[in-house]
Amino acid sequence: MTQGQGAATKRVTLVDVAAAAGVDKAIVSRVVNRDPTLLIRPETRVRVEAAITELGYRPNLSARSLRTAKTGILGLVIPDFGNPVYAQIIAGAEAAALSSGHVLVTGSASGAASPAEYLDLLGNGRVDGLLIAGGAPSAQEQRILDGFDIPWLLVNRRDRNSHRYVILDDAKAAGMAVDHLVDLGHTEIAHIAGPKTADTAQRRLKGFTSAMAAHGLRAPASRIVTGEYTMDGGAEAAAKLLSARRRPTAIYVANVAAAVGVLHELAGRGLSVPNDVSVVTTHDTDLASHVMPALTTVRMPLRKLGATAVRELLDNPPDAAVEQILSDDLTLVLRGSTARSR
Amino acid sequence: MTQGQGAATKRVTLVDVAAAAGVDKAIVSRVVNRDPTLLIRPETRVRVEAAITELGYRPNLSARSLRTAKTGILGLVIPDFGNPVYAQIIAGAEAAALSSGHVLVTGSASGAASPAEYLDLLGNGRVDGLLIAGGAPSAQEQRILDGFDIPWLLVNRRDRNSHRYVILDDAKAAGMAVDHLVDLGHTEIAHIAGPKTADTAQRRLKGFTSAMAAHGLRAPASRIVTGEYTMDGGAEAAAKLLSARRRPTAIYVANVAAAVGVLHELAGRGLSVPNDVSVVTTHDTDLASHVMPALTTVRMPLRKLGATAVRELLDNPPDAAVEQILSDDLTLVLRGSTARSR
DNA sequence: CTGAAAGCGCTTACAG
DNA sequence: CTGAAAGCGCTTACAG
Repeated sequence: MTQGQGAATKRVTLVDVAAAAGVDKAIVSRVVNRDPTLLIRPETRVRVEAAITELGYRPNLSARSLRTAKTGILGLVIPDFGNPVYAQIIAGAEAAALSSGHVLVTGSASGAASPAEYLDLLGNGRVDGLLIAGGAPSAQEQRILDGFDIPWLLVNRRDRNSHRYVILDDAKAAGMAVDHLVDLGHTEIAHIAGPKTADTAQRRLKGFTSAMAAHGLRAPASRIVTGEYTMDGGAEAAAKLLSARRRPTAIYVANVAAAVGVLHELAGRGLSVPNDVSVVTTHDTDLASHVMPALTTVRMPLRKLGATAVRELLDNPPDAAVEQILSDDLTLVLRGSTARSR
Repeated sequence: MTQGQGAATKRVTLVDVAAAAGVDKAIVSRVVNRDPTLLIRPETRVRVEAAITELGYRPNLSARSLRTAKTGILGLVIPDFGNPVYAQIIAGAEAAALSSGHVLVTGSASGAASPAEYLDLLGNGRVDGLLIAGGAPSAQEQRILDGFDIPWLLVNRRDRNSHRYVILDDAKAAGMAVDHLVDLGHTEIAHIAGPKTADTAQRRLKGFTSAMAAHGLRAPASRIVTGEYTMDGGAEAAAKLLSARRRPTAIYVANVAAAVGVLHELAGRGLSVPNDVSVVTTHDTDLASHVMPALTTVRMPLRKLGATAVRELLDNPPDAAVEQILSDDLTLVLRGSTARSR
């Protein structure tokens, strides 16, 4: 089989098709675009369509974009492809984009000099709209966003400066985790929170403390430790937590990757999960179900988050406020990492 | 802070800048593009640059693309964002793309009716080149690729029909894993291979069998089991392998996610790793170092793979053969999942 | 039912 | 050193 990229034959244009079909290029254009107002004799349409397939005509998307000021592309910027949470958000966003006639492309700023540079590169003129997930926008990024004449939306993140975001109800998820531990008889409950810069971490922390209060339980500062949303971050935080004199009997870990690190650290200290310590976390990824012991977790509707973000981006005028908190479809998935307090 | 997307002020064009600076738009264009052949009086250049920043001029990328037949975008298609292996390939590709003046966007066919449809959507006219990772191209996809007038390249995958690919030396990696197990005194060595459709799986399998032969060891069919590149796939394959009368003392698992599933299955059967069974795998992700026990693995230069793919895509004419096998930078990472045979 | 024309915003040879 | 012109390929009102 050949590479099919041989002789650089000149690209077929509307004019070529029009000439072959013996009509004006305007007619061909309207046939290609299925213009419903087009009145055309069936036999003419047949001739045009025959010429299109005959010549293998493919519209020049740059020309179309120049004319219509639309690219048909939606962009999604994420901080890091290594985080499995984004995989599900992307999947939901891609599907929703496609069903609205767009193609969604994803990029991370990892290779760029700065996230701001990357936003600038992708956001200006290459896409019809931009979804931005994770990481807080710096002042510089904010300025760039403000300069865009395309709509954009924060995903899985709220920002005091923006009224355009779609997020999950992280506080509620944290509350469900606490409720579960309390149901199992735990009272000595600790929280490994995400970094202060992460909006999700703040909301889960808030959910944790208010659920504890609702159950009449104390949540002292010594029982709340901060760690990155990574395996190493979780392990470090667990080490800090366990060096205290009184060990908690249960931990709610804000993030699933961190929770895996916590399991690692606990095992390294000879502590058994769930016999010595129960662990519950947020998000249900492959990871959660395949570590030992498998993690009890609050599943979040991440695909739905991605899909909703695309729809809100498309359905709202660029200057409208979009403040969506998805509170449904949170489910506690029971696995081996939590047990009754003894 | 406002959304900055307020009154739809008309977009600033070259003509506007030219008028403000009192020159022709051709001059402005050549200033914007840093045309080295441009002879211009310093004072004129200053005037033009002042007008550019004053008016906030941003070139219309669609118009530029129409004129130059270049978009400045490179595409990467992957089967699935959930696989951490791709995260590293993407990171390498993004960095290389950026340093060559392109922006790389990534998409998966997950939301599309078919991979073919997706290729068509992304590949034709929206990008200057396309990288395709994972999954074998169907006949239909192959036809679409052949119809492209942009260059494309397979990444981490070889195909009998294509002479354009960049891959890692998977056979060598498998050999290194076997060598390690033999060094530890193992002779009863099994292999959990990837699916037959995966080119990497075939090359690792070949590397496994030839390394075994080189050591004078038998590798009977009963000791080679196929499983998907997922945690579940690994667990299932391990179950099959362990139901045989004679248990192997060591297993080389083709894929890191599958290896995690293997650990899970072994633990479920009360077998200790590495005391009862040693496990070694391919790829070094976060996962490998944080499961219990941490996995001994052969680290592959995935970032380099992504970066090399971008450079080969850009540096070669679209119809040239590109057949690169990266054999360097494979390293055995020793962790707790392998031990001397007893 | 179909054709002719304008124009989207840019780059690039060419003229002076 | 700078300007005028052509043209990339398309869509969309408008004329007939």
